[in-house]
Amino acid sequence: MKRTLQSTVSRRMAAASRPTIKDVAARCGVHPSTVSRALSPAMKHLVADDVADRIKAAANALGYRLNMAAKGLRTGRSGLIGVLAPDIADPGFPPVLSGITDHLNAEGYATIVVDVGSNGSEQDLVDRLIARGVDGLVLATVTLRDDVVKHCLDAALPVVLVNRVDAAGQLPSAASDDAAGMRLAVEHLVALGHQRIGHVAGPQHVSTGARRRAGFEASVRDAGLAARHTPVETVEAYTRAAGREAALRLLARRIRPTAIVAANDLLALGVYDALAVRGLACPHDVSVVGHNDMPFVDMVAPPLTTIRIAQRDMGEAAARLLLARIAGPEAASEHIVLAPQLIIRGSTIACGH
Amino acid sequence: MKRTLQSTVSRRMAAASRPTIKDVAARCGVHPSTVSRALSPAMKHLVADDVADRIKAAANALGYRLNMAAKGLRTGRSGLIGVLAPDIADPGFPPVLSGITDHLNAEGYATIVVDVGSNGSEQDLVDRLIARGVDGLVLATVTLRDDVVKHCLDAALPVVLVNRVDAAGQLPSAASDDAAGMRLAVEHLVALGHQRIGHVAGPQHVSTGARRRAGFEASVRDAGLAARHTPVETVEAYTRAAGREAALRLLARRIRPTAIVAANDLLALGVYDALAVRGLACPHDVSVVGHNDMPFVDMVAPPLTTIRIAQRDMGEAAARLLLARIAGPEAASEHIVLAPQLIIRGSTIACGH
DNA sequence: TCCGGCTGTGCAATCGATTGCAATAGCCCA
DNA sequence: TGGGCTATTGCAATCGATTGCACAGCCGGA
Repeated sequence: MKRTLQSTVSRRMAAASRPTIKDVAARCGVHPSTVSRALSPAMKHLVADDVADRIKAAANALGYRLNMAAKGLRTGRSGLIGVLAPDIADPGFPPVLSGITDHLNAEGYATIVVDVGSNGSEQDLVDRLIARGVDGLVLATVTLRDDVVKHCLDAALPVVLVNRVDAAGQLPSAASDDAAGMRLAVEHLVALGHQRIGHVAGPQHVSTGARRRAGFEASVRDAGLAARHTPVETVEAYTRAAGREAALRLLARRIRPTAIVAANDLLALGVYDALAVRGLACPHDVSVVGHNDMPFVDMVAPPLTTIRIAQRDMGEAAARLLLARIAGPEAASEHIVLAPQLIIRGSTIACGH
Repeated sequence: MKRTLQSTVSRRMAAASRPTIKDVAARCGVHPSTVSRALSPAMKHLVADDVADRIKAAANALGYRLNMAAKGLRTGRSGLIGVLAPDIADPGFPPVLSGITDHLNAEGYATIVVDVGSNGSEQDLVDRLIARGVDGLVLATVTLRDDVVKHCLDAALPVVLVNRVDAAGQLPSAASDDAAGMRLAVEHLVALGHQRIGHVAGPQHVSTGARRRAGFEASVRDAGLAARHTPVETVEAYTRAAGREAALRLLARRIRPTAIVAANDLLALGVYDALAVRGLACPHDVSVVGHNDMPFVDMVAPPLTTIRIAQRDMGEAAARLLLARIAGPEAASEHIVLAPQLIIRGSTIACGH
C-alpha cells in the first residue's frame, strides 16, 4: 500500500519526463507485464486482440517510447553495434560506413563509430564499447596479426572484419578481392604495351597492403615480366606524402618504369606529386593506376585510372555477416569477397604513346 | 537466506559472462554499494583508502567493467550523444564529425551517428535516439524553419546545431561566418579586377545557402558592382550536377560573368563541368571560387581557390556547447562563429589576364 | 564517564522492462 | 455436470548499479 502510494507520488513529480510502461498500464487498467507483451511483436499472441489495441492506442496517446537501457539490462542485448574505423576523415571510409549503418539501422540497431588513433589504445576503445554492452563489433582497423582479434574472441563478442582481413582468417570478413584488382591493373597496363611496371605497395602489416602486393607480383610474373622490370617500393602508411617518397625511389632506378601501380588512390596522388617533382608528365611519360576509386579522383589532373571496389556493398555484407554471427555464433566464419572493377580514365596510355 | 543461495548459484552459472559489482564485492568481503562508491570518483571520498585500494585491485583482477546500461537506467543519463548528419559520404562532413566525436569521447561520451535521408524521417530518427536515452543531440541537418527543432525543444533535450543554424536562433550553434567567407571571395576577385561576378547559390532553406547568398550580395554591393553584373542562380541541392546546371544558366546570360563564386566546393566542381561544356577555360576565361576547402580540391585541375572553414574546430565547439547545455540547460543559447580563410590556388586569375 | 559528531559501511529501494510461473475464467466434450 | 484445456492476465523476481538513510564504531571535549 504504502509503496504504491509512494510510487504514484514520484510518478506524478516526474510527470514532465518520459512515460513508462507503468503509465500506459495505469491508463488501461492492466498490469505492466500485459503492456510489455502487447507491445512486443514476439509476445503479442499472448494478449487478447482488443486489449492489445487499447494498449497500443494508449501508448500512442501518451507518446510512450520503449526505454532501451532498461530493456537491454533485462535482456542482455543493447541493440548497439560498435564500429572501429582507422580514420573517419579518410575519404575511402564513409561509403563503407554508410553501407554498414544503413543495413544495421534497418534492423533496429544503432551504431557507435569510434575513430582509432585520435583517442586511446584500440584495446581500451574496445573495452569501452564492451562496457556499453555492444552486441557486436565491426573492425575496419585490424592488422594481419592483431591482439584485438584475440581480445574479442576472448570476450566471446561477435566480430566481423571489413575491408581488411586477419592473417589466420579466424574472423568473418567482407573485403574486396585485392589480388584480382591488381591483376586488372597489371593486365590493363600490359595490354597497353607496358613492360616496366613499378608498384608502390601499402603497409605490409595490413591485409590490403600485403595482398595487393602479392597480387601485383603474381600478375607481372604471369605476364612474363622480369622481376627487375617490376620493382616494388613499400610505404608505412597510406598517405599522399608516403606515396610521393616511394615513387621518387622508383623513378630513381636505373631502369625507369613506364607505369606505376599504387596500392591505393592516396598513394597514387603522391605518385603524381613525385612525377611533378621529376618533371615527368602523366600519362605521357609514366602511366599511373590507383586503387579504391575514392570520390573525386575523376576530377584530378589527369583523371585517375583506378580499381573501383564495392565499398557500400562491403559495408552491407559486413553488417549482414555480423547479424548472422549474433543470431548464431557457432557458424563457421565466412569470408565475403567482392569483385573489383577497372575504371579507365586519363592517367594510363599506351606505352611509347 | 534462500535468495542469497539462489543468487550465488545463478552467479556461478553465469561465470562465463562479465563480472558484476557483486562479484567484486564478494571477493573483497564488502557490500556492493561500497564497491560502487570506491569505483566512482565522485563518491570515493566516502570509502576508506585501504578498502578502496583492495576493491580496485579486485576489480582489475576480475576484469570488471561497469555496465553502462545499468548505470544509465539508475542515473537517467546514458553517456550517449546522437549526431544527425545530412550525408556521411559528403566529404565535407567527416572533419566536423571527427571534431565532435574526439571531444565527446575524451569526456566519456559515445556518439551514435545517423545518416538522415537514407533511412526514415528525421522525426522518427530523433525518436529512436530518444528511446536510446541520448543525453543530447548534435544536428548538422537543420533547415531554417525546421520541425525537428521544435520537437527537440518539446522533449527538453539538449540540442546544438553545427554548420547550419536555425532562422530564429533559438538553439546554440557552431558555424562558420558565411557572410565573411563570401566577402573574402568577392574582395579577392574584385582585387583581381573582376567586375562581372556570378554566384551559384545553395539551397535557400538551409542557412549556409541563404547566408552565403546574402553575404555575396552585400559584398558586391559594397564593392560598387551593379546588380545586373552580379547575377545569382540558385540550386536545390549541394551537388556537382546542380552546380553544373546553374553555371550553364549563368554562362548563357547576355553579360557573361568573368568570375563565378559557388556556395560550396561541390557546386564549384559542377561549375568546372559547365565551363568544359561551353569550351571555356578556367581560370583564363572564367575564374572560380569554391567554399569549404574540402579534401583534395587542391588536386583538381585547376586547383580550386576556395574559402577554408574551420571544420574540426566547428565540431569541437559544438561538442563543447552541447556539454555545457547538458550541465546547465538554463543558459542562454550561444552562437559560436568561426572565422573563414581565403585559400588562393589556381582557379582565380586577374581579369583580362 | 557520557555525549555529540564524524567516518565508514551496510541495507534496501529504485530505475523500466521482461518473463517464468501461477491463477482465473471460460469452453468443450464425455 | 464435472474434468481437463486453453486463452488471458497478474505476480514477482530479475538485470546491474546508485544512493538516501540508518547504524556502528571511535574520537575528543565537558
